[in-house]
Amino acid sequence: MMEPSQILHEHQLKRTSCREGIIVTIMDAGMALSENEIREKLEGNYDRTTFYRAFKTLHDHQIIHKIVVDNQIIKYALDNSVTKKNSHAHFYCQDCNTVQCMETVPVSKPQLPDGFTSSETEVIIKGRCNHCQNPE
Amino acid sequence: MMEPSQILHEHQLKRTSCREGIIVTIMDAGMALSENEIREKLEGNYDRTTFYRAFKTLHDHQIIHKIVVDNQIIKYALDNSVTKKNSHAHFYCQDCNTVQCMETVPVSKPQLPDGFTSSETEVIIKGRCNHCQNPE
DNA sequence: GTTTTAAATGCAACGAGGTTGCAAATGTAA
DNA sequence: TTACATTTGCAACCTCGTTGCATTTAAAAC
Repeated sequence: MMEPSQILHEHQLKRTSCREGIIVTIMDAGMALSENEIREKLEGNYDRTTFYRAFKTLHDHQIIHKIVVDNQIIKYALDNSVTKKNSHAHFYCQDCNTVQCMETVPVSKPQLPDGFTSSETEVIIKGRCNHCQNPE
Repeated sequence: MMEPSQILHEHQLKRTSCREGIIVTIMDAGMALSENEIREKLEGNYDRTTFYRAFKTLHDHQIIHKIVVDNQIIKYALDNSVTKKNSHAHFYCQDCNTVQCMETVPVSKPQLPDGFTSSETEVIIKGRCNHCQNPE
């Protein structure tokens, strides 16, 4: 995986601690995180505005990918262009509230009726993950 | 398709003009609508609160289904239990900003790694619909 | 290392979107 | 028609995200 500073440099973005912190936090987590989860894990305290702007910048440059499970549940992961992964489904666990990439569930271009063209397909699978399987 | 009043009765919900109006509006439109689109089409003017509560009630009772394209784009359609349709993908047109059901694109239960179980899968296809195909 | 400059930050203020409590109005069953 | 639980509309409130602006900072030029 690329270094955060290198990612920012390639997109001609300044290397700021907020941006780097967001990228590092997502990398370390290994799963998609919500904005609040990222803020909690970041040491430094940033203004809400700074956070939103950093998110927007990273998202606009397709460094992070927004996964909208529900309008209340929005998670961020590194974009496929950074991770070099293929297009895949995302799994949302309704028990532990986590989102993870399902690389074994590829997403292919759908067969659409005449006249329709697609640029992107999002697949969200909701259920219970392997860690939450045997509830008491 | 069932009558709105019958739908409400079956769910033991009172038949109010706001609830009936929402259901009728979605039925007539033939495609998923946003809250604002529904409000505009409804004749009577309801308080914001009433609207939100009616939505929540209908959604809780699985009469309407929420399609979250993005956190900014949320549309509502009648649930499959009302329309008797099978599970299918939804198509979002990035040009005309509409959402329609893709009944020719069925959604089947995905093959997941050991230990994972799914209860629901959402497929959102983003692209350009048949009416927006030849832009000038 | 110093200077310079465009970009990013933090703060205050604002607006949209959604929720809660409560009194008044309404649907429905007796 | 009556009675009662539910729904409605209003006011107040909170959270979330944005904007303008002065200050600070990253990084390129010297």
